Amino acid sequence: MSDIEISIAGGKTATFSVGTTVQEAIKVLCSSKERKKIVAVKTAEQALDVTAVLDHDAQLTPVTTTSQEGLELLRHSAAHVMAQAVVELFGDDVKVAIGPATADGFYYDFDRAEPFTPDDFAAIEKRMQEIVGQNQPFMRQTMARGEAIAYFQARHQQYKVELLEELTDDEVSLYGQGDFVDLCRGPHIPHTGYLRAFKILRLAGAYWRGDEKRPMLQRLYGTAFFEPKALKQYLHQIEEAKKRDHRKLGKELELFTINDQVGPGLTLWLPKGALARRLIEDYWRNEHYENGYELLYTPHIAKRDLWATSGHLDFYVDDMFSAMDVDGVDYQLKPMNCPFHIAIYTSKKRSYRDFPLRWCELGTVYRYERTGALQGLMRVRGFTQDDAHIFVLPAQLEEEIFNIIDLNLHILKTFGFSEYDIYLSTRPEKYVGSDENWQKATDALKGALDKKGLSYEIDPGEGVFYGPKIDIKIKDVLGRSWQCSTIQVDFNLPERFAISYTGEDGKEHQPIMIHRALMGSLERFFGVLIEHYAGAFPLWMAPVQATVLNITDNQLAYADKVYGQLRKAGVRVSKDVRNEKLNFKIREAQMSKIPYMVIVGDKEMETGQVTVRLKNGKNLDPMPVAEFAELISRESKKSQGLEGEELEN
RNA sequence: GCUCACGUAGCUCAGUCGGUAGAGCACAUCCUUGGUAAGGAUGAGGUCACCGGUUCAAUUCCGGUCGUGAGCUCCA
Repeated sequence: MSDIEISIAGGKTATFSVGTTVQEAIKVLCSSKERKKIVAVKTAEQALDVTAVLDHDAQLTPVTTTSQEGLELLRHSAAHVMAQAVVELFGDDVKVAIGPATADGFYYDFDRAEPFTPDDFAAIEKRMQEIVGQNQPFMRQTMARGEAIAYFQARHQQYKVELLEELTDDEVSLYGQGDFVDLCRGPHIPHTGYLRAFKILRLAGAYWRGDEKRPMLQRLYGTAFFEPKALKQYLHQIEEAKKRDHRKLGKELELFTINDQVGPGLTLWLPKGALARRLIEDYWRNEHYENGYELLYTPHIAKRDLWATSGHLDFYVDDMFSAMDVDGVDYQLKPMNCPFHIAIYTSKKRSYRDFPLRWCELGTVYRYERTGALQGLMRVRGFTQDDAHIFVLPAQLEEEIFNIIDLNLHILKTFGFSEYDIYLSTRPEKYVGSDENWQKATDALKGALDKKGLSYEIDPGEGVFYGPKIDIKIKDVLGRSWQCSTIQVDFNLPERFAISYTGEDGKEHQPIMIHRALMGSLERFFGVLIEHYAGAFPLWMAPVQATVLNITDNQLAYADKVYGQLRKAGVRVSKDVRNEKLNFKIREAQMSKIPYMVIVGDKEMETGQVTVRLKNGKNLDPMPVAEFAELISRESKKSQGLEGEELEN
């Protein structure tokens, strides 16, 4: 019998005979403490179960219970255990489909005539617990593909048969624990006992293979961890996220509402939300002005023919509301602002000297979304884009994209977002324009990202029909990512509308157009901001910066005077002069997340001052009203990331 | 659009095994004038989402529609 050399990454090497299992090898190569944490290993070629047999020299990299990979493996195994429990409980009429690990858990899709109910969750969890308690080993076996097809056919598992029929491997692997056998590449945890902390979270429909023409399956979602403490923490985080839900806070803080009578996916901005939005817009306009942009306004509808010329009727019609008849002519609610900006471009003759032309608009667009896709402010049917179209000469393309990225990141930073994932999306299946232009545009986007030193991922085929794009997904304080910013190069619209400029040579040339949105949609961005700040907006965009609270009716007139002075001084101030105790008013102000409370009692009235209570419960020394107004103005600037440290609040 | 769940006062939710409903908060009036996270009393508020069906009787059971939530799909 020949010998093989097995080593552990960063550790010992030893000689074994062929046929040694991973388990046996790591017994020699690792301490018992290390060994306990190993759920699988990786070699240069593949990942292996601990029961795998070694037949040639290899270096083993352990997959441990403390690694992300180990966790994924556990969750994948958890999916198998859940499927096992479901089959054991509900019998053979359950058809199992697929059950992978996801970013924060796992799911398994089942086909069963009866719907699962939340009551079933407890029963399934209980059965899973029993399986876990039995430390059932995950047994791997391989068989010829044909044999596996016959195996699953005999058990009426047509989804497995379908998967197998599409595979090209001659040999496939099956994993079994107890009587439950599943087609699986593996590897898995050594035995079910590793599954110490799991929970079934929810039930949802999911099409077989994501295709709405195929059967709708029942998808059970769950999550699993190696340590019960980690599961508890995860569930706690879900609770925390719920508290930040913009739909809940939007209602509580009176920021926005969506009304059935008006229609789903249509946002009504309440006074406080509208004020916050105006502050955001003002900031946005100022930044754009400073960066060489000009502001446009365009209508909400246009003749349908415009959308034929632009190509939207060919490529975007499913997302558009149907046409409306105006005196026998079809008009169309706009899903995008670009054709209007083109129309503005053509309003006069353009010279190469004019470029780049940077035009921005807070343009409200309407897109048909399926009812099931709507969600709070995150996905709506009418929304305002912080849109811009920049017309450049070909030679200016890359530099202008660089400028856009610069402005983009700067603005995001002011809103408290400095972490993001960047994606470069390339040509999709349905597209317009020449391959050469697509390549040029993609190269320009890449070049700008590289020059800015940003790392990004390529998202193949995810570009828009008219050009490639950069998407910037921001990460909020809970680490969730949100798609907001997008920068898209477009050779197509200039061509379709045959726009041109006169070049240095006196001849007509075609400009390149860049579409871009930074916040994406004001609605969505506002929703993200609400969740990011948990409703406690930074001072510069807080709709109410301070509220005046009197202690007794004795200071009614003084409270009014202070309120008037602050308003005049540009402070966004409210007052609460109701006949209530101070405690009560403070509680309300606190729950409304108002940053500053201005307290006026007899003492303040006598000295013409105010006592300022911070949101964090601390008081500032009494100060004159004018001084407080200055403090607000100063702190407000600081909250935008300008000049120095903010007051702790 | 599809699957499952849900829809009761402005909000958060009880309740009705079929006999047209209740709490807390918010709102109004009154008492209380109280210095840093809920003082008290009284009152007003509901076609129980909408439309049909079954029934002597429907908010409750059944069907449809609309809306919401979790997903699938899609995406700013």
